[in-house]
Amino acid sequence: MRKTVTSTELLNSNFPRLFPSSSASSSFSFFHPHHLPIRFLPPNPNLPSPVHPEAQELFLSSLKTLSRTTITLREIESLHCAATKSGFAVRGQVGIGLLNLYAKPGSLDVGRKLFDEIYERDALPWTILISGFSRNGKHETGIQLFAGMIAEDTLPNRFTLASVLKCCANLRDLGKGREIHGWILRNGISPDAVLDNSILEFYVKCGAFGYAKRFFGTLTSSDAISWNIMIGAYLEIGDVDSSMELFGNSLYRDVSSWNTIINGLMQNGFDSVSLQLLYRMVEIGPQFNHFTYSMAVTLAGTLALLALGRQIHGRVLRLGYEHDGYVRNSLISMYTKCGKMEASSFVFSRSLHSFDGSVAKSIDWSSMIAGFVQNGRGEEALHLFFRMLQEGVSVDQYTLTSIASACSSAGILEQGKQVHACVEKLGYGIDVFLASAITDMYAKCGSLTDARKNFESMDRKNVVLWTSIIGSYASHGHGREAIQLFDRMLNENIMPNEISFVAVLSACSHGGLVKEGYKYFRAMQENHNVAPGIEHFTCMVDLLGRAGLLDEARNFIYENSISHHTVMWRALLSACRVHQNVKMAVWASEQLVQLDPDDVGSYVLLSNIYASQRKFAEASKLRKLMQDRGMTKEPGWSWIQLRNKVHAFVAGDRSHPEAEGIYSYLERLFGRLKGLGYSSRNDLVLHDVEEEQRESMLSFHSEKLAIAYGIISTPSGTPLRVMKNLRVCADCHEAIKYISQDTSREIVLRDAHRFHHFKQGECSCGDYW
DNA sequence: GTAGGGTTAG
Repeated sequence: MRKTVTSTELLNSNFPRLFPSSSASSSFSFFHPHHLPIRFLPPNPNLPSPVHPEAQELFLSSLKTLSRTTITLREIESLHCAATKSGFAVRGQVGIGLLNLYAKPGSLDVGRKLFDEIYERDALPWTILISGFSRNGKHETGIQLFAGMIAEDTLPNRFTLASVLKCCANLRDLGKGREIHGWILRNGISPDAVLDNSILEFYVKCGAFGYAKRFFGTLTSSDAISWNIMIGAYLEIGDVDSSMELFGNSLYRDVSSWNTIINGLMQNGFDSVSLQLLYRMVEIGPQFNHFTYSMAVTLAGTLALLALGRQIHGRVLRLGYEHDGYVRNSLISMYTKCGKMEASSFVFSRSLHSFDGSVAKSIDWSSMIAGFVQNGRGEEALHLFFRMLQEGVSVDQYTLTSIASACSSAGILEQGKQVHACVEKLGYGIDVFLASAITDMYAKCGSLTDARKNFESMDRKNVVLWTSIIGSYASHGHGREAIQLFDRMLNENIMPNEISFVAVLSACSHGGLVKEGYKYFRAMQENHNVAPGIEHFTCMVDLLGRAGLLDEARNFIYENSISHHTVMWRALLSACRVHQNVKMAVWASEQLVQLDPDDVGSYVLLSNIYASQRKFAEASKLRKLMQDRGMTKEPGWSWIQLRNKVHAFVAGDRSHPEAEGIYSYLERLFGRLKGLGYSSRNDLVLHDVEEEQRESMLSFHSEKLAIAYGIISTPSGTPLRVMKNLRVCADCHEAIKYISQDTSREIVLRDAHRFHHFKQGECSCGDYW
């Protein structure tokens, strides 16, 4: 199916109007010298003649050799210095040799100064500089330089054209690129694979797909790269079928072709097809190279195929590919995605102590840190981050995003603020990922106002950022505001995803907004094509139950055939506690124990319920059963951050250095609270609370200890922020209301479910949580 | 020309 379009047809079709001329400058309408944004020094003919011609030749050839090695800026500068001292023509060939060295990351600006001095300015020095800037992502500068070159009437060569087309491609500047293509055709630059491919890529990147296809058809010198560009182009627009067809018909099916199609399939979410193709490659395809290995490892990670990942790792080690930065980093991520943090640490630490030059880069640190965060090991993430800072590894947005998320879950506002400050100090602004993480951090650390401020400061908001702020308002119990934000998001044509609906539904449930909840639950399916998942059903059960519609909630569970999910019964049980419906509570917790006989929580709940009904025999039977089976429950603990230090407590904890003071303060405090009308609420234990629920320890629950410590360690009137890993128990909730009244303190408590703002004897949750 | 790290709920 070869296309029959000729290059002349292509040229005449609808290129911009050009000025036919032999002179380079006048044929580019957009590169007019008057519009030049930068000035170039005129060539300088006053060059000193070389002192030792042979020495200069020798120096030149060593520069060429050095250009193939890695060389630091300081080394280049000392060479430069030596050349000047020896009287070599740094404005001529030697200058070009040095320029070639300077055209590396970080030294381009120095290179450009040198360039201004060079008097023999044919296409070569221009090309070195243009391709240098384009390689380093400074595409605008590349184009400006090209304009300067044309203005000086220097004729570009194929390399120059390929480089500047790359700049146009990356800037998606269709106009300029087509003008250059036109010039190439008109000036009869003979076809060459490198140039042709850069033209092809330019059209693909600019989205001019029709052009790309037609141009591909005209190619006489196409190679594997041309085919790959086209295959990649189809994959880019999601046309998997065409890309597969092209791959099947490809004349050149080398490693890179396989890599292109396999990677493209992965990018389009066709992970299993991609894996099949990888197996096919093993059978009939060429040998894997480092690209293939890196992708294979990544694929094993996304599919969480640990066994496969390990197998590939073994092969990687045998073949020595673990020194490749990409392969190593893919390995780190693969293991973190499979939850094998020890294995990732192993790969990571080997690169830390490596002697072969493949040292861990900041991307490896980032992957490790992200892995810890994603596996719920925030503390280790923070430790690694501090070590990263100590060792002077550069920190970027990726790292900070993970760290912000670690601060969120740890609820450590001080460090979170430092991350925010760090972002501002680094000066590269906040992208939408980081903004979402920071918004969430402020909200989860108790500061909704800062979360909102950060949210509003972003010009471009995506679903995730919106969902973060909606979820923040929901968890702080501001249902109405959350709904308003959700509607504002819809007005701004942002498509909500399944998580956005979890956020808005939970907002409805925390705010008791039944009608609205139903509205969004329906809209989700009817208008937004989001099928309800377990989380959405849970929110609905929660919403109905909390509003006191217990029967409706139970019916909802059966109508939607979700009665086999323990979370539903847990939600219903929580509602039973709020509305003190013991009968349904017993029934619901029996369902729970039946569904999951190994779940400790269900036993604790049921035994608590029996106890509350004074059925102590049943209660203790259950407790004994738990003991016999060796079932233990996650201990409840609370923490408070004061002066940059986190103080953590478990129930009855006496390990804190100031335990003495804390306990004697609590004794006195409870004396006063009773005077205000507080009495222990042992009747309200129908909740999924932890071991510390035991009556004798009620007054020394972890949250009470943390709050007491907060009170005695801060000046009166200071608001307190306390975090807890489980849900707050009914007695503590009641007690903290009185504490806020007695001490005139604002107390913000984050539990496993939501925020409670206690103020003057009231809680923002209105006792529904 | 083809490869690696980040955010929201539960």
